[in-house]
Amino acid sequence: MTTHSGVPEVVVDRLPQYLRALAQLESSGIDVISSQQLGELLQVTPAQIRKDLSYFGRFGKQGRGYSISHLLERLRNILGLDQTWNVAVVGVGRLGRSIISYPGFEPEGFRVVCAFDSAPVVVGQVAGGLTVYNFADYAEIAEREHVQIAIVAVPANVAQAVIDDLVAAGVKSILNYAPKSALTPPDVRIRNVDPVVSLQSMTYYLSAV
Amino acid sequence: MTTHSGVPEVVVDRLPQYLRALAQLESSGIDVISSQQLGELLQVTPAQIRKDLSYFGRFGKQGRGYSISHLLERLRNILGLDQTWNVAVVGVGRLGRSIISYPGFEPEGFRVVCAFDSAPVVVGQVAGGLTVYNFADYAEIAEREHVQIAIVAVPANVAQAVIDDLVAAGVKSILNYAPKSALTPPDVRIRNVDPVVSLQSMTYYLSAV
DNA sequence: TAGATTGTTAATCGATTAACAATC
DNA sequence: TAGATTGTTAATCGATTAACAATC
Repeated sequence: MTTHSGVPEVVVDRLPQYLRALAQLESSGIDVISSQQLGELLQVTPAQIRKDLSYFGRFGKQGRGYSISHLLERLRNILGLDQTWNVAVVGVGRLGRSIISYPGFEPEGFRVVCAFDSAPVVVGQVAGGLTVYNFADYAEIAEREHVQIAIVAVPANVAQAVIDDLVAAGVKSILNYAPKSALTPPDVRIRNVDPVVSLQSMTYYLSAV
Repeated sequence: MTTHSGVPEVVVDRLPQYLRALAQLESSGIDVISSQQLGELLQVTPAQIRKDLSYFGRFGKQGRGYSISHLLERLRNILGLDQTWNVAVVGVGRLGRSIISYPGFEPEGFRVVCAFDSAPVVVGQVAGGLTVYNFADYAEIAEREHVQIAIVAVPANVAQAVIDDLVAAGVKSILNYAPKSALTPPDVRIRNVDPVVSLQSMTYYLSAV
């Protein structure tokens, strides 16, 4: 549909923040907000908000601001959040099980529809209501289940191999919980979720004094 | 000790990546690496690696590259990772329990030493070997236990209030798992760990086609 | 010494912000 | 209409990269 070539990634990454703040404002009964007010709430400049939104269209009214419900609808549409996304979890250890059972995905339109592991003792088990499949069968099952996003929760030492397999199976979006930043081709999106890395840069500032 | 004013935050945030890659190289028996080689591994330019490191000193040898063990030691020292950090987990629900039991913190020098909740049914319980304290007593107990970092795992609707209390108690580093970006004073470091936000920007690229 | 690679400066690139005409 | 705020351009700021003298 739209070509996304023109929009900086840093702008796309801010849209979910706007979305979340607007959703909260809507639920507290507010109808309209200016870039000034939203900027105060999110601690960014009003100019940045207006510029970011201008990559996608003209959603405001001069002299008035933005209709929250209208802007929410447009942002959801832009981000592709007006549909449900099917997610596969790869790696059903302690962390994988937490992810499968995490209640925060479903309300936002991300549905964990299948789980994979390579260990024979784990394959066939039931975790969070899902039967665990053999990762060797990933491509076939993921296609059948219309999986669009893979969440990787395997040990660091096999992360790259697993991610290579996922890429080979055609996966274009990966959320990586493994403590290892993996290499992927440019058309594959990978985001790392790693609490230790976040802590490791904060300690820099703690050590300062 | 050092004043950190001159170093861009984006540089500090890359150091843990270098650290991780170097640690892996060391464990595979490699002694020396050039910025060129490390850049290929991490998919960044060699110039960026050299420039980043130059903010902190001169760690390489012309014509040769960087001694991995020496660079590791220096990076650990710069980031404050040559000591153990005591961590408190606030919010002992499903997610908080996962965090307390997560085995990835301890080997990296982050020790979860206490846990807090506000619900009377949870206070006094044992979770992952830790007795859950009343969050009302945070300041006193955190001081006694020498806590330097707080991990927040409470529902979105109380996240800001909890974080305000932590800031009032003198916490300077917060890892926030709540699905809500909270406001903090400039001297308080907060990092958000939110898988849903990561997914919500990836779907933008999936929707493209 | 010859070859390689650093550390650093200067050039480039891209993102943020300020300013303001357009307009609700 | 008068006041407010957008959308957008131009200016500023900061980060990345290229280039190369210094030197191991």
